[in-house]
Amino acid sequence: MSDLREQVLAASLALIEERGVGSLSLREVARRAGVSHQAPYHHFAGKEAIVAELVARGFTRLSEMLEAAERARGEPARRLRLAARAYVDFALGNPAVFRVMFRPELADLSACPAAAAAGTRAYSVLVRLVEERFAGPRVSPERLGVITTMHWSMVHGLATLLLDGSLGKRAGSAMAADALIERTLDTFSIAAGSLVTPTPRAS
Amino acid sequence: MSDLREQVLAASLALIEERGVGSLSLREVARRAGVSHQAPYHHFAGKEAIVAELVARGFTRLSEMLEAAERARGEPARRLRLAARAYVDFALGNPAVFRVMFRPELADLSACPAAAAAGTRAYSVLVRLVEERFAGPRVSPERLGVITTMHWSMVHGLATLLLDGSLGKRAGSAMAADALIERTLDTFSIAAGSLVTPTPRAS
DNA sequence: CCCCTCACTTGACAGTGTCAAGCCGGACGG
DNA sequence: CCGTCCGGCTTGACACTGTCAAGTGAGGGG
Repeated sequence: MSDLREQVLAASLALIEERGVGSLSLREVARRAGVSHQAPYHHFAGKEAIVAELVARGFTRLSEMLEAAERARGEPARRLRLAARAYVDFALGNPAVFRVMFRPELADLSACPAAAAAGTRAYSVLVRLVEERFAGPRVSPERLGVITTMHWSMVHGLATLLLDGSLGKRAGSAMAADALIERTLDTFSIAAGSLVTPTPRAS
Repeated sequence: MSDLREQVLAASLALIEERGVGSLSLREVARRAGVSHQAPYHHFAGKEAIVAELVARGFTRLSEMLEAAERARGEPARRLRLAARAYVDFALGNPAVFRVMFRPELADLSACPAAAAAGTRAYSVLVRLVEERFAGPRVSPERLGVITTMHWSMVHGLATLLLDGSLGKRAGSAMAADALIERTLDTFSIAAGSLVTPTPRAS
């Protein structure tokens, strides 16, 4: 494949991770790659196409991490718990990419079918994990959807708040980040579990 | 007070709500206000100062909505539930402002003490509501903090995912947005309640 | 040998945020 | 009443951005 194409992607990624998506400059990217300011246009339609590609790769990386959790041994609850942790870890490990992945107004991912497909892939892992954990004769599919939404919201919110430092300035002051993540996910896992099993009373 | 100052704020708000924060243009704002492109600089230090002011006002509006829920009658669980709904409603009602409120890389709110104070005010409402709902002889302050984080994460995540359309494209296809919000918050309320009361087994 | 294609460069245009002056009317001290 | 100051606004300029248009030049097939 083209060498410059990968160089442009790498430079763009580095740039948005260090200065934020808003300050991504195609000309700066070209400068770092040692080419003219128009060279990137022979590999991407424009600025949005570059970040769309980064988003697509981000979603497939996230999917892989979630699928790794899915393949882990143990009970369904444990796998769901592992996936939640993987989600948060991915967000903290790739802050800028994670942010733009869920921000359609910065880069319209609907224009990039690859990105949309990768997003769907990640979501379907969550659906499977929740189903495996919560499905039963007494839970309707609709209820399963609500539980899925609840899980995604909780984990996504935790990742987002940690990323933006909102939690660090408040609850984080009294607890290390890692401990806060673990205890929050544990507590949530127990609480959600009560929806389907009779009372495992938390400590 | 200065007339132009409010005009600039109003025009900026309208602009970011219709085109996104990234496309906020001071010159366009000045154009809409009918003044020269430098006039806003006599009321704000720069672009960031304008959105910082909008963020500060957003946080106080959110605080007021949460405090209204806090003043509602009924049990603590009901008030917490109302506050959660108010949080989501605020996000959906002021999309662009909500986004920038929790995105420090777009506008450094730490430079604006008023915005930080307003944010703390909103957070303290949540702390009080969670404490009122979950405090007891068997729950340590640390655990209370974890439960607070869990609540904030869940509600914030739900609001964020709805705002970005991620949920609409997935779970939302099978359920109206309002019903999804209500059922998700209800389910979460029941699940969290199980952390402190013995088994109210959900339907 | 010619020509064509493809990766890339050069040039230009409109738009941006922001620094540096200039203008101008109204308040204020004498 | 006059001069001076000053705050609100304007005009001008600079460096920077994304993107359209045209040119360049090397490598390969007819």
